[in-house]
Order: sequence, then C-alpha cells, then structure tokens
Amino acid sequence: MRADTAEAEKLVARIAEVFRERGYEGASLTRIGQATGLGKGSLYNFFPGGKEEMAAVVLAHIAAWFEENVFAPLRDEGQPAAGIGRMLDATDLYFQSGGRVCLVGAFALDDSRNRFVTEIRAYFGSWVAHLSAALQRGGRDKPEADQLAEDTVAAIQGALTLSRAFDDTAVFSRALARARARLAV
Amino acid sequence: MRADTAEAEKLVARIAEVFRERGYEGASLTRIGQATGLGKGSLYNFFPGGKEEMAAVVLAHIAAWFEENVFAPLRDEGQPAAGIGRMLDATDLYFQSGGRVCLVGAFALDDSRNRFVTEIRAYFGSWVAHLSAALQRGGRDKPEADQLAEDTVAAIQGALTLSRAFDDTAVFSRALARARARLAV
DNA sequence: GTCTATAGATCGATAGAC
DNA sequence: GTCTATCGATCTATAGAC
Repeated sequence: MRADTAEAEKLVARIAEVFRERGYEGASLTRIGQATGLGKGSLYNFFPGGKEEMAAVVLAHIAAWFEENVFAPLRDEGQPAAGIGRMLDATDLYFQSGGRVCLVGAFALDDSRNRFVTEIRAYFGSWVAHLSAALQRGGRDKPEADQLAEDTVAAIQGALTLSRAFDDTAVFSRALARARARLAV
Repeated sequence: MRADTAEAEKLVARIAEVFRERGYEGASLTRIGQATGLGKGSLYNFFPGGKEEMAAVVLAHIAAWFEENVFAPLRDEGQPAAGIGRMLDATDLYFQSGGRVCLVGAFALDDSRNRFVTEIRAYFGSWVAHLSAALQRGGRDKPEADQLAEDTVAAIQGALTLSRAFDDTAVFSRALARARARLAV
C-alpha cells in the first residue's frame, strides 16, 4: 500500500500495535480489524498480500522511523556525542520508556524470524554499525567501538524484556541511563 | 502430570522445544504431537488442562532447572566468585551458547505474558536477587550489586535476541565473557 | 494409555454486492 | 473502498473404540 498519507500512517501504526502486543501468530485478522475499524475486505484492499504483507509494511515503517530518528543522528550529527545523545532520546521515546516492546526483537525470537530474516538482520545490523561508527568518530578504536555498540544494543533489548517481566519501566530507564554513561555522552 | 520419571522428563523437554521455537500461539497441538510422537488423546491424558497446562509444566520444569543449576550455586557456594562462575557456565550450557532462545523471555514479550505473569516474574526476579546477593557477599554494597545483577541478566537476554537476529552464537559468547569480566570472576 | 474421528470455533483469504 | 457471506484449512478440545 502507499504509506505516504497521514491516514495510511495511522493505519500502519495501529496494525503495528497489534503485532507488538500479540506477536505474528497471535495477531489475527479479526483483531487487526477491530484495532483499525476496518473489515477484512478493506484490509485486503490495502494489503493484497494479506497478513504477511501487513507485517512486512509494519517492519518497513519501523525501519524508516529508525533510519530517520536513530541512525541518521548517529551518522550525520557533527559531534558524535550529540548524535549518540539524540539516538538515546529517540530510543527512549520510541519504546515509551520501556512500556512498549520491540517488535523486531520479538520477531527474532520465534519462528517469524525465518519469514523476516533480512529485515531483522538489517535493523539490528544498522543499529550496531551506526553506533560503532559514531563511537569511532569519537576517538575509540574499531574493536572497542564494535563491542561497545553491540553490547549497548543488546542491553536495550534485554532491558525491554526485563521491564515487561517486572512490569516496571524503571528497569528500562536505568538501562538507558547506564548506556548514556558508558557511551560517555 | 507426574514429571519424575525419565520418560516424563523427555516428554516435557520435547514440548518445551516446540514452545521455544514457535512461541505459545505458534505451538499447535499437531506440532507438539509430531515432536513427541504422541496423539492428541495421549497428550490430553498427560495434560488434562491442555495446551495451557503443557506450557505451565514446561515453565515449572525450567524453574526447577534454574533453581538447581543457576540459583543454588549463587546461593550455596562458599566463595561467591565460584558460585557466579558456575552460574555463567550453567547459563552458557542451557542456552547452548546462544543457539537456544529463552522461553521465559519470549513469553514476557507478547500476550502470553498475561497468562504466566507469576512464573515470568519469579524467574527473572530470582535470577536478579540471587546474583545480587552473591555480589553482596563478595563485598559490593547493595545498590551497586542490585544494579549490576539487573544489568547482567538483561545483557544475557539481549545477547540471546541479537544472537538469533544475526544467527551468530559468537554474540552470546562475547556477552557472557564480558559479564564474567564485569562480575570479576 | 493409545489411537481415530469429530465437534465447534477460529484462522487466513476470497467473492461479490453496494 | 467498504461491507457481509462464505470457503477450506486449522485450531483446541472431546468422545469413544481398543
């Protein structure tokens, strides 16, 4: 579907929430219909490829958001430290301080991973690569930057899991604060 | 079901693998039947509560394994550093160096969390609490130990996600090595 | 205890009226 | 573009023969 209008944006965002809360298998067309206020006929009009296309469009939507708000600052900001700061702010905003799960991370864990290998790999790969590059521009050598970047992205993912497990967003906030300190922003 | 015989152990372990690979919604009784070599009638003979009871028994099985191999060393080993070392060894063994996903972590992310809130909270809560206690016995003060324990468990979970995303167990191995260093074993 | 057969609900997807 | 009706497959769960 064309995802450029505000209306389409809202539709994709609502579908994304269903996938996030229920997972790929748990996100039935009935539930997606309820969440969007659309019948199955309308959904298939927008997404002829059905549920799999809906998930693919949602993943593309997420990729675009991260490119603009997370990766671009890491890449383009003159001062790497400022870019890293903006990356962490965007991360906090996106995951609603730990109240919202990472759909890509959830997909990576179960069988839906096989459906979306490319998208999942690109998402985490870009995140780690851009963060490492920013750290290297900040003066760290490559091995150290690579390791720190990988470790930071993993810490964010793990904190999301623990926040959900404890139903406590403070876990995520602490993890982000700690990342901020380790990355020396 | 009674889970004390070797036969029953094997059955629960096979069911666990299906839940791990497919998630709660994706683990259909047909697939569980194929993985165990049992018909639906037999499965319901062992688990009258059906799929939900199967998942509950699997979670109890995991809890028992972690109690024995992960939490007990942290609690009982005379030298806290030795207990932490054994905890990390058991973690590496259990997750097959990153090739195996954490079922409890996966359940925490989607709607199955609501079904098993108690079990999920207990699993992560025990892990963090036991690790923090060991760190305190090792000389660290409580706030520092709590934070380090939470951060370590989150790092392990995040590393499992990234290992799956990149299809590379080296990510998990690096995370465990780094945890070993941070915990000063 | 094991199986097959099947119920009843829900799944993803399609057809066709409007 | 939206809806309802419906298809065939699959789901969880049960019944009942052996």
